[in-house]
Amino acid sequence: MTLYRFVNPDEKLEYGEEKSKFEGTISSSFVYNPYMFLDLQTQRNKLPITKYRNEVLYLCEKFQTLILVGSTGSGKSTQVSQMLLDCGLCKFNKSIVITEPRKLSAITLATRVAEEQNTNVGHTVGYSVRFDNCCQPDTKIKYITEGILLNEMMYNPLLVNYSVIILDEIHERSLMTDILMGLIKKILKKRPTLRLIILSATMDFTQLKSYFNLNPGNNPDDDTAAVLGVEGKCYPVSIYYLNEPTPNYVDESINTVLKIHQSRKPGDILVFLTGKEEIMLAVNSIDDYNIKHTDDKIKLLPVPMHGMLTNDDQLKAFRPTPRGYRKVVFATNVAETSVTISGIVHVIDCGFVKLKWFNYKFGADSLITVPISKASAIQRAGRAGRDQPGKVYRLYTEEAYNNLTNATPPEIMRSNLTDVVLQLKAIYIDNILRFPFLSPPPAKNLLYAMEMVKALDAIDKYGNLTKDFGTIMAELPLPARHSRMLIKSGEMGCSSEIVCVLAMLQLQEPFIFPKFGNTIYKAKKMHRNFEVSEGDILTLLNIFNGFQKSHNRKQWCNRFFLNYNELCRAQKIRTHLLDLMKKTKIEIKSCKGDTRIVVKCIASGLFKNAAYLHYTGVYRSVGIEEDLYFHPKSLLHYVNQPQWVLYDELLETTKLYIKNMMVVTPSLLLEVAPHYYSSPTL
DNA sequence: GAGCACTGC
Repeated sequence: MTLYRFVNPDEKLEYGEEKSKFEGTISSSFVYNPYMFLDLQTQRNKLPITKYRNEVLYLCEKFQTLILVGSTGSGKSTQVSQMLLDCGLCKFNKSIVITEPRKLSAITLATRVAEEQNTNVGHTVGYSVRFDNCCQPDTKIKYITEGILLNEMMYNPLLVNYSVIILDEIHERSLMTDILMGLIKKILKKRPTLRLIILSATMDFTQLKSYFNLNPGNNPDDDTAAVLGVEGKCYPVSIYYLNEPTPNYVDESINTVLKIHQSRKPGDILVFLTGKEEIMLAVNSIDDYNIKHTDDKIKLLPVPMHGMLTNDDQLKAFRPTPRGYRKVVFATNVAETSVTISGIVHVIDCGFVKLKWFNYKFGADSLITVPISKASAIQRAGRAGRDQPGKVYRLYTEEAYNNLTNATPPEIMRSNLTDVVLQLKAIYIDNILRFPFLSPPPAKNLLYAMEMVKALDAIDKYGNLTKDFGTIMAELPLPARHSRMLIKSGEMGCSSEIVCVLAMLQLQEPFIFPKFGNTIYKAKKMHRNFEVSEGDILTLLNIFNGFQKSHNRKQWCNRFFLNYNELCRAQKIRTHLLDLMKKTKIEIKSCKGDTRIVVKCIASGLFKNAAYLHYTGVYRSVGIEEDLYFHPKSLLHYVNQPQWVLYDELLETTKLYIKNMMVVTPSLLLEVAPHYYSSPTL
């Protein structure tokens, strides 16, 4: 927040450099702060939460769990921890921990709170996220990501070093939050002195209260949970609906942008669409409009905003709108939770969102476009009222709004739970079907996960974590099939290679695919330099090795149309994994170019994901009566189709797509997974 | 022929 306070407007800013330390994740340190120019104490006094100091402290004293409901801008994430610290709740060498769903929130909040406490971050106030631990043994307030707390529980199941746990952004209902809530509920029963504070924007708090209320009887005096509402800082937002439903929300959103523009109402516009494709379409339409309307006094400045943009491109949406322009940001759901763009007066909401939904039948994630929930619609509308009264144009009818569900189903209900089961087992949760989930996931998803964990040898036939093997699998920050691969690679003597493969498989998109002109073909040609007959996964290894050997890595990436930021991330992940391998005693050894060993090792992790070429010309998975296709981004798309492949992932969009595959033979499958395959099935 | 958003000592 403080980064750009004293920058001269004429200075050319190197946005890209400044952000690179946050490793390419989407990031906004531009959280809106209307009191930026006042001194810190005055700023703090103006926050709505400050008025509730006595209530917060009283309720914390009296109740074990406090649910604090308040919309954005109330100051709860920064102030509550400090109130508790100031009144001495950190006695006996215990500290306060606050979990955040995103790394950047943890870092910026800790930096801010340290500033308010008049210290540097890393002393009294610190943060801890993957790759970046900025805490000391005497740190009293720790802002950490949710995964870190879960990890701490594996070594310290009762979290005895904390006197207060604060869970932030509970309304987002991330997979991790839901697991943490279940685990902390168990801890609360065993540690009556522990305090839990739940911070949430709009959400059904009666459900939360009864979930955390450990009162065994009916007497309200014995309640252990309380709710406190705090108002936020938000300007009124007028809502407009369509009279008739629209057949095409992308076109409708562009029409609405132009209507706002032609009516000459001032203010920037934020448009919510569902994906990259739609966003590019919309940006192009506005560009076309600009070409035809060069005489407009104020010009439209279309800006895309989605997760696949490079750092520099992401930051364009945050730059102040130049004089003579009206900024129109076309965004996915990133703009609903992860980033805040100031200066937005008009919000256009298409009413849909793309969600990942786990399908236990195929063991695949499906990406589906569904209507948003009322909570999302309200959240999106709120983006218009951050610094002045705003307007939201909903591209659906009022009746359609009334028919929306109250909230999006929490992530835990629609996720592959394999890793969750593994982690819960590692925290000594024996009966996972009886775990106190706030929203219990479908039983079939849980059974799928348990079957998977069993097939990977992480649990024995009694459902206990296998000694060493399963325990190490749970400790590694990788999907279970990848953890298995890494452990096996130690035994097979190819871990130096596998650790690179795994680092690459964690990336979202190592390739750059240009959209226009002859660069499309040039990129394809350059990518084919890395192609090998064994398939995508070894191609990734080739790329990683090339990247490491290259002298000027950035230049090298540009030449081969590869994503520099992503490859740097792969390198960080590799270093991190090598560290963990030393700790967990996985031998680090190279097979010195013997591809057969690498292939065999990969197969020992992915054996469950086998597909064969059906006589119809498409692929069929063993056990799934469904056509599978190579993902269009697969480099082996145009060469001869192999008879048998293993794949890392299955993704359902318009079809069931195989992502990252490797050519295998049935005999190899029998060799690496005799417990899973028998010759007749192959 | 095409992928929402995050995260892991």
